[in-house]
Amino acid sequence: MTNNEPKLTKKQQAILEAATELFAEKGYAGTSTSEIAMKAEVAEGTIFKHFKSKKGLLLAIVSPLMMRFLAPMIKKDMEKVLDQEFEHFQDLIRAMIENRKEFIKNNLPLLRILIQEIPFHPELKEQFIESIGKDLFERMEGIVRFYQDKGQLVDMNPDVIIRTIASSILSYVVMRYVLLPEANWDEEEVEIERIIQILKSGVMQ
Amino acid sequence: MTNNEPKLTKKQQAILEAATELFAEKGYAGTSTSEIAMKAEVAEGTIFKHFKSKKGLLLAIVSPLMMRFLAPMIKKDMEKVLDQEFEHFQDLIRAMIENRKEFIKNNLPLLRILIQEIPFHPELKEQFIESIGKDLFERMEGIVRFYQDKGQLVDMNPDVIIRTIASSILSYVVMRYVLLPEANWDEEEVEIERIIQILKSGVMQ
Amino acid sequence: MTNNEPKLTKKQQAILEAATELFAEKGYAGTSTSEIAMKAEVAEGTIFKHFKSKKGLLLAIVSPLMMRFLAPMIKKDMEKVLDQEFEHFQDLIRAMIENRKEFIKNNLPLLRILIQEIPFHPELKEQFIESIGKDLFERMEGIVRFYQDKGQLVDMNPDVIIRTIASSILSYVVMRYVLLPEANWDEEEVEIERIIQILKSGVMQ
Amino acid sequence: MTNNEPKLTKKQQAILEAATELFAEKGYAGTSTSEIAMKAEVAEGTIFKHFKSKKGLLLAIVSPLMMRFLAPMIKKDMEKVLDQEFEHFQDLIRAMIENRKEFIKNNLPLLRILIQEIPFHPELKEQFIESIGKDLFERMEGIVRFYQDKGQLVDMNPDVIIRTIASSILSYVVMRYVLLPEANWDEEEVEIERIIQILKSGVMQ
DNA sequence: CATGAATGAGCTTTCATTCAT
DNA sequence: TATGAATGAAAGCTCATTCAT
Repeated sequence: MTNNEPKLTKKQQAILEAATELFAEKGYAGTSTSEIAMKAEVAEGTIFKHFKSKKGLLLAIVSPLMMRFLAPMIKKDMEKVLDQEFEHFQDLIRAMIENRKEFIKNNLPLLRILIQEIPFHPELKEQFIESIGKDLFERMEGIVRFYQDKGQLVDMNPDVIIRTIASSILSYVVMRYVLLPEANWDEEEVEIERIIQILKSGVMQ
Repeated sequence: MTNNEPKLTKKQQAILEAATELFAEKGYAGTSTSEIAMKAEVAEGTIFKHFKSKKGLLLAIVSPLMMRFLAPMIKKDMEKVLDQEFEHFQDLIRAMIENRKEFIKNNLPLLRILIQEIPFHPELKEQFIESIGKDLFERMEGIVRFYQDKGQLVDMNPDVIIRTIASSILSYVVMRYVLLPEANWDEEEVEIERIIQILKSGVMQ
Repeated sequence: MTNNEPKLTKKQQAILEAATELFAEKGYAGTSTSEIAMKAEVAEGTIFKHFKSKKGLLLAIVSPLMMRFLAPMIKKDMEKVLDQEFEHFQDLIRAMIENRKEFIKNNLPLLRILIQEIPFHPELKEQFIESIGKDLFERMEGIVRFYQDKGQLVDMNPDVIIRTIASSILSYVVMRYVLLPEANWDEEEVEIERIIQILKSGVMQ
Repeated sequence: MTNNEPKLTKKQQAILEAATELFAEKGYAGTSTSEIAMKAEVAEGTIFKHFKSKKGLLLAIVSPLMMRFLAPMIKKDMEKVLDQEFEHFQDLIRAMIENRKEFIKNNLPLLRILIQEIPFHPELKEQFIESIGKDLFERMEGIVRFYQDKGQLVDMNPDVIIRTIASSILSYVVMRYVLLPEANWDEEEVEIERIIQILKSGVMQ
């Protein structure tokens, strides 16, 4: 939302869009730069002028995602928590999901790439842990403790609670959008409530 | 368990093992046949003599997994259910996980390949749905209804309940073994109990 | 004659020339793309950048031959016939051979390729029939009837007459240039006159 | 006809037949030994046990053709000439064609191979010239001179006359059976008479 | 005699990348 | 900035041939 990426020429934009779509569909290693060039209607050389290498292009796609999606998730939402202090933890979860839902839906290919490629690119994993693990995990820990003190979360290792929540959400996203996108799913809202309901009795009191 | 794959020469075995390891580690598209040949200490031509093509090799790795892992999961475990009639649904889940745990641990690379490559190979997805969707889903539905009648499962669409259970288990497997294998995890038993606990309050009554 | 092939880079030209020579000498299947690349002093990749595949290269060599040699043979020479109305049919034949002689001698490797490869490539045969059968055959039929009416050609099915003439000329070309190029042959003019003499008493009156 | 090939096992026979068919259809270089093995329902090794190499197989196919078809053409037919002394040269031609017609029709694939592969295999060409050029040419020369003396053949260099006759017949065979086998041709007898008619006025008096 | 697993050289083709224009 | 011809390394794959059984 904040215009933190400076000037992207039309060609650059086209390359990023084409690459995002193709990486999501066929995987990083399964996509060739010439395919990307064709889809972006750009000369193959142009890709390398702007992104140095194929891997550079991957990082150019994935890094902003981490910066724009995950960092805000911390900063924006966390501030909200401290500002708002939801009465129930589940409302916090709902607010977080609600808040990011739009972004997730608009950037699904990006998320697919992130999830699919993390196992193969140590840089990605490091970058991911750097921007998530370090910051978000610590802040989340604080929040979890906060709601544990309020007696709304079970008295477990916060790590575990966070992992439980994260994998509940992630597993839904992966199943719905990566593994089985064509199965017939319920309305989004219904599914979200289901996740919350599951978590409620799983980790909340 | 039944020895339904007839004669595999030593070289063929070596190729399958090498390929499994490499596909799991670097992905299908990221692994070259020459790498596989080197690791298996075999001439590259030998791979193609036996498996026709690189994709043929992938299928030769993954297909038996589906047939040997997923089919038994239906036949063996389901029979157990009908024979044993666990008092509580959660005991069934525990028994299922327990029963397959060994297999999962012994065939982790295979599972990684399956999970990582399904999005890119329609054949795999179809084969997967064929051996899962058709059989297991239907049988599971019956079981779910059985425990719903006993009042142990909430009165929801069985589809949703199955998906919830599956994604709970899968998300644990994916997170622990595919995405973040080096994070520090609890003992397996503890994690299993956690999954069951989550499911208990999520879908059980 | 009209410059209907636009820009061919020097390398592309070199590839076509090298391939033509090698295909003529060793046959299509007996020539490797790496040989062609070496002879053309070009990277092997360059061949595929421009001609897509080895077969694409063959067609790029042979198609223009059909378009530039066989099509004109119809248009140019046929017009001449209608303009000039040779007194004797044999003068028409002589003019046709004379007219194409230069081209044949300059493009012998190409003709060798065409003759040698037609039996193995259905595409070639179709393309050949398309550019010959359709047009030339029909026009030739008209001309044959014209000279039949003039009483200079025997009263046979024009098909047969055309085939007789064509195979007389072709058999000379094949024998002299494809099958037995090193036997000691007479001067070209003498051979041409011999063909005409044979035809004269065979189909002319 | 004379049993000059000793014992051929069934497998050897099968290999020769399969190879003949495939070489004729796809050319020597375009056919793989594994294809031949499959078609002959024989292990690939068996081919090499019997024929040493792929080229050995080609020669095993083509050499007997030369020995059985071309040598008899000299010995048998020539004797007939000396025995019979046809009144007209054209009767000799007719007898020769008639005599070999059956053989040609039964061994078309073999002839296709011979014609198609001669340009690419010096051994073949040498062998061909050895069994034709040396013997047949000389004998034919005698015969031609005989009929020239009788005043039935024009007073030309016998070489030329022989070449004319040979290429007339060959061009018919090539056109009818190699290049355009699916065009609609007249009855064989009619075509033979046409060839003779053409030759009659071309080289006969 | 016959097999077919195994080979390694070489084949056609693809690919990320460079560079003169 | 943008192009696209050109590259060469390496990819997937085929092939004639060998050899233990």
